[in-house]
Amino acid sequence: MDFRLAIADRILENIPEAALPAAEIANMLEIPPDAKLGDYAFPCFKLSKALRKSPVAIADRLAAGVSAPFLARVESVKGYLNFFVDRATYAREVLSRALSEGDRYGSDGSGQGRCAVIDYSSINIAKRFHIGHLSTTMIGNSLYRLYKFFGWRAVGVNHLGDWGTQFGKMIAAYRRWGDRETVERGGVDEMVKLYVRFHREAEKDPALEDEGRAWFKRIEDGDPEALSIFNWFKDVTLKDAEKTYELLGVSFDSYAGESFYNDKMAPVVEELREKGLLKEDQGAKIVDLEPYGMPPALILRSDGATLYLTRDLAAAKYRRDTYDFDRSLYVVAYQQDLHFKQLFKVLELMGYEWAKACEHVSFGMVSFEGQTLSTREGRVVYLDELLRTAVEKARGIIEEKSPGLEDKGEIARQIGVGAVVFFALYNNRIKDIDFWWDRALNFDGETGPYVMYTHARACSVLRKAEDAQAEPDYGALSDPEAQEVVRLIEQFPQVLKSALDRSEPSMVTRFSADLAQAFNKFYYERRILDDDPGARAARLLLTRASRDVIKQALWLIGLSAPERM
RNA sequence: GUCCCCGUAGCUCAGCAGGAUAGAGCGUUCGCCUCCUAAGCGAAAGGCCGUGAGUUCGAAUCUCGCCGGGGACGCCA
Repeated sequence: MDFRLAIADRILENIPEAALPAAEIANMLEIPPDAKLGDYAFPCFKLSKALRKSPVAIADRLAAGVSAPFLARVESVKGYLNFFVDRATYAREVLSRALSEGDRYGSDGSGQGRCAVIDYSSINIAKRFHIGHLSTTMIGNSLYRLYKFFGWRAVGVNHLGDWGTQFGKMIAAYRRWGDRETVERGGVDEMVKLYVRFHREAEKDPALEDEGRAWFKRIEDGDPEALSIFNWFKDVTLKDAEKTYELLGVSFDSYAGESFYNDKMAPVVEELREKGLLKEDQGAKIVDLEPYGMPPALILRSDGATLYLTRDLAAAKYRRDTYDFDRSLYVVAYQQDLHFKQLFKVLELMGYEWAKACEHVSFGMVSFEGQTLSTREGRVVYLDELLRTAVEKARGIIEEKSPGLEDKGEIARQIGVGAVVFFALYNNRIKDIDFWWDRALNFDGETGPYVMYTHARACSVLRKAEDAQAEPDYGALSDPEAQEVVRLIEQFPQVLKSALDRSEPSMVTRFSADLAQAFNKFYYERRILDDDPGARAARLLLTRASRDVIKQALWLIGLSAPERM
């Protein structure tokens, strides 16, 4: 039963002259700021003008006329019509729906037959994974899961940063000072060392730079030796990254990165030329975006080389041709707002209808204790270090609080990683994140461990309950604490829909914390394993639904919830 | 210089297709484990929602100006 629509019907029965579809009235309904005011409210101001009546008069008239079995009462208050849904009915309806839909509860399946390509994480070869990569990786991962949950075919793309002169330098450095075994063993760390050494030595010996350039040229020309080393660097980097991705529960369907598009740019440039979009300016080839209030889009350098935008045009086209997407997302920091605006505009000018399906999911920058990240100055926190520290902390707390727990290592892993990921997805993505160890490693209050703890608590109660055969007495869920939990469970589908529409995983994170908080209050105030069989059965249903929804919400932001902790 | 984003409690932030007394966590102070996991629950304290106008029955929410912070503005990605 859809309470909003049912209420809208009752409103329309009493003011047919409003002549509006029920769905529209349903949309006007609000949730009062305080549960004491009611479960739903209809602000009569909205109809005041059309009906030429005062809001108070409309509310009064409706209050006198509206009634329904599922409504406990209806009140007119200062122009608002407040609806109090019969508590037992409300609980029964919401819980029946949530429990019968099971692990599909929250999804409307609206993505069936549609495809979303999501570009996220997009790491650089031969660089270490640090906290600056957490946002794109986890926001992208969450969107990937959300899209799949709504029935979309989702394609996760790790657009590798695997092109540029720095790789020529790396090869030069490797050939001079490196050896295969050390790099195999040390992974990315060793490659970074080689790179750093290259720059140090190049200051004394400028000839090194030429050597680096020469090696890059050999990569470009497809020289077997250069390519073999280059591809090996990629393998080593990905093998390293894979460990972190596995810990984070992140996966991809494609690793087609920058180098993949090397042979796909010339046709795009040709197409731009044919469509009359390419202009020569100061020796370079550009697409003029002046009429759209943007700086020109640089397609070719004056020396004929391609640029970032050229590559992204080729990638956009390739993704469209390959996946036939209905939506294409780029989870990239806001520094590149202009770049993506230009990219989408050029695609539009090329006549691609699907340019509208492209979206830049931008997010804020990460700083470290008030300063910008700097690998060189050591102002950086590597992801594996952060995750390891978090897991160790979780392990310590487990040893202290639940020394008898089985599988402590795995549970510590879930909690530690969960704390970090939850922290990364807690705020609106546009907010900058200033990283402080104690904040990221906080396990109290609205944190990942808190929500997980609530989940474990609910699991614990359900384990202790014998399968109650009694008929649930939904009246036992009439108290404010239980009602608040029911209300949140009812809102879950809407929250997910908004999170998807706005590409905003933090809405799910917040929701999980809200539900956990409501459940904890309920847990504290009401005895779930009550002596009364009817009350006990009803509270157990509420507990099960809460546990399931919390678990689902956490899953959607990339976390797994332990059953004991 | 131009354009974009942000500005809500000591700190970190929710709320922003306008609605009823502005919420949460952290931190501070004080309570609660003979009862389902105290990684919990409760209470106190803490706000002219940057600022000035405008639109509206109604503005933290929309528009414009100003101030403060961040970012981007052709041959890097």
